[in-house]
Amino acid sequence: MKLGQVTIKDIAKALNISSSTVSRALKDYPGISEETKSRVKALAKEMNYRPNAVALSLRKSKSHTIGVIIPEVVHFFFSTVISGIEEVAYANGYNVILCQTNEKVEREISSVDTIISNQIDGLLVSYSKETTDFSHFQKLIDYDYPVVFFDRAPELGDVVNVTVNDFSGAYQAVQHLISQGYREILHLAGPKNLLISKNRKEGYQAALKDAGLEIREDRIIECPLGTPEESEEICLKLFSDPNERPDAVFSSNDIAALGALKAIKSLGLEVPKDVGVVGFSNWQFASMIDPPLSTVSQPGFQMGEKAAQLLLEMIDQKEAKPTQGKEVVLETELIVRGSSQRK
Amino acid sequence: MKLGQVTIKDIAKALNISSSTVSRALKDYPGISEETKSRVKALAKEMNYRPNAVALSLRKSKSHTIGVIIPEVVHFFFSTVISGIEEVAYANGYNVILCQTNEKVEREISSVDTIISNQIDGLLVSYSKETTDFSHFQKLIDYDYPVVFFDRAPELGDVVNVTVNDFSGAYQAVQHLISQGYREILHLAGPKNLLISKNRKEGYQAALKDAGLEIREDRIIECPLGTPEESEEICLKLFSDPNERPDAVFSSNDIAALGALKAIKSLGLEVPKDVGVVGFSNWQFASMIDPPLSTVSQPGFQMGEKAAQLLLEMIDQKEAKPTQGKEVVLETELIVRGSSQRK
DNA sequence: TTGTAGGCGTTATCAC
DNA sequence: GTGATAACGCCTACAA
Repeated sequence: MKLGQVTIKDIAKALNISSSTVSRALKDYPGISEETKSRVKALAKEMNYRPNAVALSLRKSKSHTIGVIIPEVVHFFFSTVISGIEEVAYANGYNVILCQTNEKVEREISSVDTIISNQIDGLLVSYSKETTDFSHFQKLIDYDYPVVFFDRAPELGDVVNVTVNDFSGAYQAVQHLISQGYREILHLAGPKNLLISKNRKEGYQAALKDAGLEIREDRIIECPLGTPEESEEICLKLFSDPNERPDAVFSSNDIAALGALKAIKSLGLEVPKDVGVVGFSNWQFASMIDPPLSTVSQPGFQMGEKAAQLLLEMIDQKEAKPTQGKEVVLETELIVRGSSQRK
Repeated sequence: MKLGQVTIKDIAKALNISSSTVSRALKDYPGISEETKSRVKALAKEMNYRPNAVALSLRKSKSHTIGVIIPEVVHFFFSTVISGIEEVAYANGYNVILCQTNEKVEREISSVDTIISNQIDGLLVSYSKETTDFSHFQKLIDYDYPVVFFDRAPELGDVVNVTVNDFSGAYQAVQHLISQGYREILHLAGPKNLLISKNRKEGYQAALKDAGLEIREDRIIECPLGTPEESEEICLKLFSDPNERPDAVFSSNDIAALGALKAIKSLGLEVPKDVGVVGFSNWQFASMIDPPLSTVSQPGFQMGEKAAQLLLEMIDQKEAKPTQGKEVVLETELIVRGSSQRK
């Protein structure tokens, strides 16, 4: 005997009734005598009956499964998002099928094929860095197939997406530094070609401007690599001249902030007394280093939850009125820790 | 018109032939004229035909999908494993369905149900901390359903599993501490019901024994939670008495090691001068804290790959001779950093 | 070389 | 109240 092989037919045969009666009894359909109902249910339980989800999918063209296309699982932020997706899916009786693209368009395209073939009910996407042509997604959207983009949102019309407010996250971080009395704030910026870098830089500039502080171009340094070594080197130079020294660092990511912290400490400066530091992303290590790093937390879990919720809504409403062109922007949270708390 | 709705029937109708002919033509079955074959293929391409994987699953009772049951996605090690699994699955045309248990048995059990209902071809499992009763897995194994355990392997007979050599990893770590001159080595152990905890503890004990050092039961403290706070508190107590103080810590995981580090530093002791610390897992933060944490690195990606390969083999051989009782043990790598390098 | 007729497990529709 | 039948999309004996 094999696993999960008990079917409605088996129950029907054993009870000498038709399979339709069994089906109805199990589903509490009206018009079935209480007696039959309870006999069927009892036997089903005894035989350890499990409905065959595949047959159901075929019958109803609905698989109760959602797909997730993601660049890399091994990425703290993304795995947090997956976790949020998983929670919502589980709570609603949906399964999650995972497709990792490793930042390759080619795999993205083949994943979309898989999604279609398997009658997956909807799709959550964070597209790859390589992706510039979105036709494989556009095709889905054109057919009103439920798709929600998260984190990386394409510039397509009528697309549902969930992103983070990088501008305001940066703004708050810098505002906080100013409130702590820091005035000469250095910005370690991310790669120029990423939209998030641009938004964070603009948030930084806006906060300075609104506080009536000068915006100096030589206080914005790009860190293309984002390694601690890179920013450590940069900061060693910048902080060694006592006259022209910044008194704070706002970094576009925690890793670069870490390098800055090292450099500052090695120059004999105290954090947060002499120099304040704030990072971005709230990596796990942020709370663990000395001093604990203040940072802007991106709500990855929440992003996953929200994206999944939206998707499930779209799936439910599919026939009715498709949710379209909806953009959800999640707010970041400034987490103040020892590296910037002066008072 | 809806998505992926083109079926074999549609093609058959358009070409005025029977659907079985279409089916055979698409699969290059013998006994189909070249002409029909090419006409069918051309139209299939033009109509963007995609075989319905659900119908195939039902027909063949094979879904080309494997399930992964994992405690937490947001865990550097586990996400690395998933990544390895994904790679192998993708390379072999399999999909991956993900079930996160959040360390709850209850969710584990319901995940197994999902797996069965959905005709998933095989299962990769790392069970939850709560799991002490394995009957939900045993049931599967009894029916020759392909299951491979990874990282956390149950003590059941005839089970296929892929683990890390926790014993030797721990042994090497402690041996290293001893070689650095540490003598009074504290062990922060993991949850008792996990085999990995047991093996690491035994590795610790063996290393002490082989070096002719005393094994003291009061130098082995269980940290069931594994949070930094928990181990910090424990270490604050243990290291405050100068006479009875350990001079090193071997922790069953990096997080607990971190708490130990905090406690030690806050007591004014220097690492690695006064106290040496070695963790386990090589979390990302390990290299970033001060001092950088020595640790035992686990080959997560490789573990995922190996586990997936074994599972696919079992699926293929299912009818023939089931792979059974196979144990693959991967070696760890000791990474020596500042927290234990005294010389 | 092609068509016909089941059947995978389930449920909706009709009939009795 | 219950049963027979068809259908979801595909494959595969068996017929022709």
